[in-house]
Amino acid sequence: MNDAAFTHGSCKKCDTCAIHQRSFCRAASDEVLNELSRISHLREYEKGQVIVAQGDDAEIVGNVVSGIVKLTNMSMSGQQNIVGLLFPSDFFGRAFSDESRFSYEAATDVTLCCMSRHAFETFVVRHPEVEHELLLTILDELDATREWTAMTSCHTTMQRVATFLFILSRRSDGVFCDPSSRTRLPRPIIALPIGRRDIAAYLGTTPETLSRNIQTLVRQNIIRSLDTNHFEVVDMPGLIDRTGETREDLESMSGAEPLR
Amino acid sequence: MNDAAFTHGSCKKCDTCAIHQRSFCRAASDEVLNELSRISHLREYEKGQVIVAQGDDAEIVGNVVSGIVKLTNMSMSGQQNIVGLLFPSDFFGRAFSDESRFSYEAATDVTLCCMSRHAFETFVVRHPEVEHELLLTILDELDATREWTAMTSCHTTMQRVATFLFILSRRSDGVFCDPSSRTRLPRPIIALPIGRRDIAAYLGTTPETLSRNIQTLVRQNIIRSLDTNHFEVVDMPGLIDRTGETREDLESMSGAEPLR
DNA sequence: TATCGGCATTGATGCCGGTCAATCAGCGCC
DNA sequence: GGCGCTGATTGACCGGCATCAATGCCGATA
Repeated sequence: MNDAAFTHGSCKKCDTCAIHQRSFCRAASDEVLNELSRISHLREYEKGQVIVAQGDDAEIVGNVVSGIVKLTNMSMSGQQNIVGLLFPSDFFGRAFSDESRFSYEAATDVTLCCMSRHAFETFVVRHPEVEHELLLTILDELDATREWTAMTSCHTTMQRVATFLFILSRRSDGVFCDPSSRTRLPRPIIALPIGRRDIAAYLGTTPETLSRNIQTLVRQNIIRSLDTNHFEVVDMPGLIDRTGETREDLESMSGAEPLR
Repeated sequence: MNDAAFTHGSCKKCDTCAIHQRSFCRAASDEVLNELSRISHLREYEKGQVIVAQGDDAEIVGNVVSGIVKLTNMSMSGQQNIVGLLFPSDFFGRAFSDESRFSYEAATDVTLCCMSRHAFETFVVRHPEVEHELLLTILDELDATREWTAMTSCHTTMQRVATFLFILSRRSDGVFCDPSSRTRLPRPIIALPIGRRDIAAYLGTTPETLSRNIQTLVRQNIIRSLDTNHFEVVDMPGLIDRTGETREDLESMSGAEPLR
């Protein structure tokens, strides 16, 4: 590799990294970043591959560069519960613990910036400014996880589905838009990043019920189907209303437009 | 205050603090602890009082010393969801953020070790060893939150109720036992720390359904009612069966920082 | 003690949503 | 094109749970 083009010790890999400015790495100076890049390497995983298994030593940690990683908790009854989804720039793996309490699995094809957990831990302790940024990242993840918790404790499935779609419509701006589309559509696009089965598991329901709720929103002109995995938000206030259904909403739904 | 009795710079307040060894403060040396104690103070809140409101500046952070604090999320439609419960030695408040995404409210009468968020932030950045311990605490909270998400996502109400009771039976040992009771009963005691309404909201159900499930367990001789808020576990294996989880899962869950 | 208000329990009823099953749509492959 | 496979949708059924309502229980207050 020709590092001559990068002066001041700036890191070649990280300079072109799409998520550098959004990950904890941004706290590292050029010199420190170079050190960090020496213990990290990009790695591809195919959809379905297990990155870290539950109960493992969790020897790998790092950043999601592209794709979606799902956190799952396998219960002994064979049921796989999805605990969270990790998007690009999210930190994955369990630092400072001998064993991961969850599995990390590629929900789509993913690219990860991987580090040995041990090397990462010693590195981070020697660079408090990076550890500080990592703390900020983890605090954000904690907030996000609690927001998902709030979502899943909603009583009706429709609330959870609407909330899920709403949040995705917010995240889709930069990350999910098809790069080949040269104009940005005026209305928010919902790009479902994973299959119905995974979404349903994440929302604590079944693919059938999920499908029914989505189709209900389509019939009510809240969203419009582009293809199987893409929807356009036609009526954002309506979608927001569905995230917290009132009694009137339920009655108008079952009354005017009974489930057929 | 007479600090003469405490040599080597040891901190008067913290030496007698019931949760010192379990909180992030344990990483602080005597000298640093003294500094920390200068920016912290104990404060009492009555049941129902709001400690930090959602969207607030979140000017206060600190440790729960005694009592239960509930985290609530007001949804866009105005519905209030319980996102987590904080027990003694848990960290509360949102450090390093200008605004709290959740409300912190006293679920019982509580004692908090409060610090100005700003003072805490500058203190922690100047003491990386304390910030490191804080990071470990937050990572544990993240795990616990995700485990709770797994619990609530795809279980029947009975399983959630049984899991909740089981975890409480583990925590009741030291923290919740009435200090006036002079003998420890041989069988585990479940002390419900908060009212039925809050528990039901936390479990994603209603007080009525919660009550029915508890009474079912009583009728099946799994637990025995002592008074409204105290139960005795008669048949622990039976209770574990109702959770639908394996014993190992539950053991790991009721470990260091369970149940949020 | 009598009254009141908050909370827990119990009962009756309707409906949401899980389950099982069939159908449909998309895709790769020969 | 025919075929099989996977995943999404739609339908029928019914059990579990939310809802509404009534009752019981306890503590507070005068």
